[in-house]
Amino acid sequence: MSTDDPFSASAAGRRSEARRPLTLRDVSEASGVSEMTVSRVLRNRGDVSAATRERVLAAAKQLGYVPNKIAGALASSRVNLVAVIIPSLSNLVFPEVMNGISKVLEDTELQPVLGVTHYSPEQEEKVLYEMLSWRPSGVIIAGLERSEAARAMLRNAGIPVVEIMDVDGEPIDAMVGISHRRAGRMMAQAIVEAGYRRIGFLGTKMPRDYRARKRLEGFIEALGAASLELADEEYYEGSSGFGNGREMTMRILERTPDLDFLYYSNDLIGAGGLLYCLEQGIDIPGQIGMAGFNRVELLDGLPRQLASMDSCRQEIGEAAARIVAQRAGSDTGGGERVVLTPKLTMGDTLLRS
Amino acid sequence: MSTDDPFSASAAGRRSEARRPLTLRDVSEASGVSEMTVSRVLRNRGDVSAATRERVLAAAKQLGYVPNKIAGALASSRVNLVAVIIPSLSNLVFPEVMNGISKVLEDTELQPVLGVTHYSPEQEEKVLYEMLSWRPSGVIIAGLERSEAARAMLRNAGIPVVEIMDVDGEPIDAMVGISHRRAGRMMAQAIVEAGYRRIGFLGTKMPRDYRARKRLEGFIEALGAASLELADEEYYEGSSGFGNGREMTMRILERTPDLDFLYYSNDLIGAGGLLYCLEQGIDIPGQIGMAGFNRVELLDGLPRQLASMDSCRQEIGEAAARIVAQRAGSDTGGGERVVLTPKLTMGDTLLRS
DNA sequence: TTGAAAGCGCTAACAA
DNA sequence: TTGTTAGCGCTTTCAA
Repeated sequence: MSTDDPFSASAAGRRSEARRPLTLRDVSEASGVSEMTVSRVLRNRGDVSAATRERVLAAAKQLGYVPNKIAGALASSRVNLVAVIIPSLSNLVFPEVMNGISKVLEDTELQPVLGVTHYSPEQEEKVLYEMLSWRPSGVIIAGLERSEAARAMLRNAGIPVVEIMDVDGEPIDAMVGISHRRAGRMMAQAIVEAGYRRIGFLGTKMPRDYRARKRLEGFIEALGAASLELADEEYYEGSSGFGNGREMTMRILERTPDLDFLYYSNDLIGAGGLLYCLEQGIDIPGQIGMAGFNRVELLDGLPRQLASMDSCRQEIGEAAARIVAQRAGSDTGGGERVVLTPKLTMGDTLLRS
Repeated sequence: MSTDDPFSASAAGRRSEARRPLTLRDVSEASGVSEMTVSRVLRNRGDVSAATRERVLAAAKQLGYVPNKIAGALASSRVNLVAVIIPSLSNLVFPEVMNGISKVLEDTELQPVLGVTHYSPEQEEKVLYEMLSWRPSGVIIAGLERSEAARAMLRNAGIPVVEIMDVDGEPIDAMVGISHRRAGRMMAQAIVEAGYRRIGFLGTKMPRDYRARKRLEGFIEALGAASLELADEEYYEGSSGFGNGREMTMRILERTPDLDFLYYSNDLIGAGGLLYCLEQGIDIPGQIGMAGFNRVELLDGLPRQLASMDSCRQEIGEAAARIVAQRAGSDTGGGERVVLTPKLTMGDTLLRS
């Protein structure tokens, strides 16, 4: 309490005028041990006597030394970073993928580093270039659709590349995900089996959301197999939320009042639609059935549980991270394919056949 | 179409057996220009004749060269990375902060790199150490509470450090956020003014969520000023969602049926509670008033708009990024303080006085 | 406008 | 168990 700065006496040192970051040399001098030995201690490598180890550790802590990984990486040509490239953080889906990745990588030396593309191919190229220039140990990247330049960069990087979320297409290297086309088909089949016939689709206007498009394609295909087609469609521009779901639903039902099923491209707009229909006194799922996609857990607790389909987000993240971790270790493998199967949840908004 | 690999003729090169990553030297040899000049072209530095510039660019593209930032950073001791350290991605709040940061940094050379602590001080120390060892140009980190070791690292790093979200405490360097204590007080005052007297609090059991705690402290303080105290409290462990909100609300109302206001620590559990109460036929906001926190936009479209308080997430991200960008450029400044004012939204669940 | 030399801070490889 | 030497791929600085 008598010092001018209560922190100045902390173990991490009294270098408030700290300018030049500390180097191994500083620790070496402070401990009277060679730089090399200091390096060994700090990396737990090789045999170092307990005594010197103590001395070095004490000196490093006392000075507040933080190693310079830039120099370390250059010297060893090893970088413990894994580039994770996703289209958006707002989508709820991607944070969960990220959690799966983190969970697996926590048990390894590897560290995920995040890049966001905002669904733009140009941004994707830029982010990729930026991240690859740090020579990461692997890349986990959402989707299979990308520019030829991006493909070339990934192919030339000489590191494991795992494309995630989607398996409808040809990967550059490894691939982990679900078939969105199949997910669309499965949902359509369940709806048709339940007896619905006048089916409307509601989605957000995102030309670059290939996975949503594939689901819709699969959906339409399976309807076709039952000699049905979409009775109406409604699209919204902007972010997904209850408000949009509500408005889209209002519009589509005004335009086509005899719809008996509403298929939403995600649970959030589906939930908005559900709330709207319930308010209107519509019998759900008797008069109109509804379904979304993603199986968003935070929505459990709506007046009715929305029918949906699990997109295996966390598992996808975990599997992708495992592939990278595995290969970073052994330097063998390549071209892994993990195809997960989405689970249909009927909830309370889809009649049972 | 006659080649064995449709991609092999792409501009980015035919090095399918790529092992050793390309270096400046490779580009130098391919273009017949010194490494130094190649470096200058690739960085748009110094005077280079249009002719050589062309040649170099063509060679680099043709080979698919991606610069090695590790070497570049070591040589120039400049790193265009900004470490962003947050407790969680699942919280909805942090992706928005991140968006604010990205938006501002997109106009600069700087790149955000994300680290997640899961509300654990140990994890925070680890992530911080890891990120600082890459010598970033700045750190943006959530909250003001951290271990002495973490503080020391940040103080010694010699780079701009912006602590965000909260301003109730002493920052290490710069600080951007709102006063959660004040936010709690403001909400309590609005509730008391509206005439509610039997007030219950519902929150998630997160001892490390200091901001939620400060809001509650401010809330209780302002109730005290009106000679009131909390009539009941209910806590839930786990993730925030409608389901938890619903169950907590059921429990607290069973235990204390005469409550006339429910204050939730966030909008998600608040929304669950709102749906529950409406189903029970409770008059909202006549019999019971309700409020949450964060002003989550995706919830606009609930049967009633939940009273809430904006936490200025995007603005916080933007302001923090501006501070880092500014200082990375000019090397002056320090100790900036930006205190934002949360806006109260009465919505439909808080009577107007 | 271009090139040559030195060195950023660390680690691999070898020597003592 | 510890130390020495060389060099990772770039950029800075200086010379041509």
